[in-house]
Amino acid sequence: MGPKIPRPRGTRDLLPEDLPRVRLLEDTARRVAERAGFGEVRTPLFEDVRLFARTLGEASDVVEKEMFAVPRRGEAGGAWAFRPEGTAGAARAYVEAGLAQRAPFQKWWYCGPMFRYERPQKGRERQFVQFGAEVFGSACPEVDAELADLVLTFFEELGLSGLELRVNTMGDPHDRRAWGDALRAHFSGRLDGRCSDCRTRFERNVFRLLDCKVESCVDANVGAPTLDQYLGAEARAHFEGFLAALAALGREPVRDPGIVRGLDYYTRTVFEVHDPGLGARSALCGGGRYDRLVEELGGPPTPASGFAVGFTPTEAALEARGLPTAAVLEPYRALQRPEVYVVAITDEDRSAALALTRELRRAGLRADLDLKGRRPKGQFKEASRRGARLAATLGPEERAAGEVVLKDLESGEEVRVPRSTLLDRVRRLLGAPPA
RNA sequence: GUGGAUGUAGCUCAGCUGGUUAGAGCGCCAGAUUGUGGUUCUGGAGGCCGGGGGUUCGAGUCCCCUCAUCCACCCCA
Repeated sequence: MGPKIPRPRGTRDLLPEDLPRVRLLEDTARRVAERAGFGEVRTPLFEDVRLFARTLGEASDVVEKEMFAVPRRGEAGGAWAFRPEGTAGAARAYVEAGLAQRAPFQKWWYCGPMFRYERPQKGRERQFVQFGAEVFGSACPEVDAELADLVLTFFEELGLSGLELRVNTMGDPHDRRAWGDALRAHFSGRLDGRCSDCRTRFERNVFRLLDCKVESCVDANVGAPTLDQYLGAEARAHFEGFLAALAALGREPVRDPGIVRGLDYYTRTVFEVHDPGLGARSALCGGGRYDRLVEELGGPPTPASGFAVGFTPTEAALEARGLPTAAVLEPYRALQRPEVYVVAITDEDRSAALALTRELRRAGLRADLDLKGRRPKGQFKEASRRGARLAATLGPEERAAGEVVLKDLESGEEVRVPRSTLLDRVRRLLGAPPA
């Protein structure tokens, strides 16, 4: 044996036994999104690193340290990066396809792996799956409400209750700038009592001072200017429209001024969905409006809005509630069980058993057989363990007579049937309509 | 990047203050008279005790280093 090669840090292998749970999440996402008129998009798992550098900020930690980058070959230089999120790629594809000119209004959804090079911990992996949706081409606040409602519906259909929708507005760029200036003016003479992180944040991103968790800093934030004081009339009306639309949908959001996205391209609406039961890392979903992103990526000015759900925290929230239930997973598990298990009595029957198995499969049934040379007893044992409904036995006598012995593995009843009527008989025993 | 905890069979774990050939349960494989499963019984395979170094007559057990995992911080698209 050669030395073992470990799996990459922060990743996991999803084995057949894990897949029912994963597929439930994926199918729920697909169902909810397609029902609401969203079309699926699949963009590359890697992009030019500049795409993310431009959308997330050149000098940010994110780009410098947390991106999976791969040097590009050739003289062009530069690097590829595994996508850390889905929005940038979707917006890039939107621009590249020229949709802003030929069909500007688009509703998209996606679900797939994302990557970030960070030290793994609870609810945080280097490769993880996100479900997201983006709407391009409309500035209406109803879009934001539809998106928030969509993601809440996704959670509800998984059985998650008691989740909290937290909303806020970032205002328009002009409002943000005015507020940022006011914050810098406010804090410039008051950095003495702050933690070292806050002093760095003051230079890089003043807004981050507001959600510092150090106790003395929290106290020092009292009396700082609020965005509300600088919010323009249009942004204010937009936020009110968002809240009104949510109310019409029966949603009761919590106003949370603490949601302050550091990225420049966010505008107006921001929201998060939290599971209060999860403690510190309670965010399951983040979303908001990014009216400047498409333009930033070389397209015409195009309003846009979206959200992304992390499957990892969603799974944690489900697990905390004992979900999903066995009943919900049953349809997925059933797909992993053969309907018919074919048993060969002697070695001379094995090739005929293989042919019979294929015949059943071609008829659309899940059929399997022993490929380990087990004796009949072992084959029946395997049939039970695999959860097969029926066993189809083929021995010298049956072959000579052109028959098969069908056994219902639950009741133990056996019937001898001619090959010609086998399929109908199997379907009847399985409770399916005869073809 | 910083700190803490943990690494013994495929999985969950025992191994008392260092002492002979390292154990259990589950799982896996096989048998219980030769063409019939789920239960039971019996047997079997499977461990360089994460890796390296040190202390000792002797190390799974003590010390150091290293790697990995988990947790927290940082950061969060």
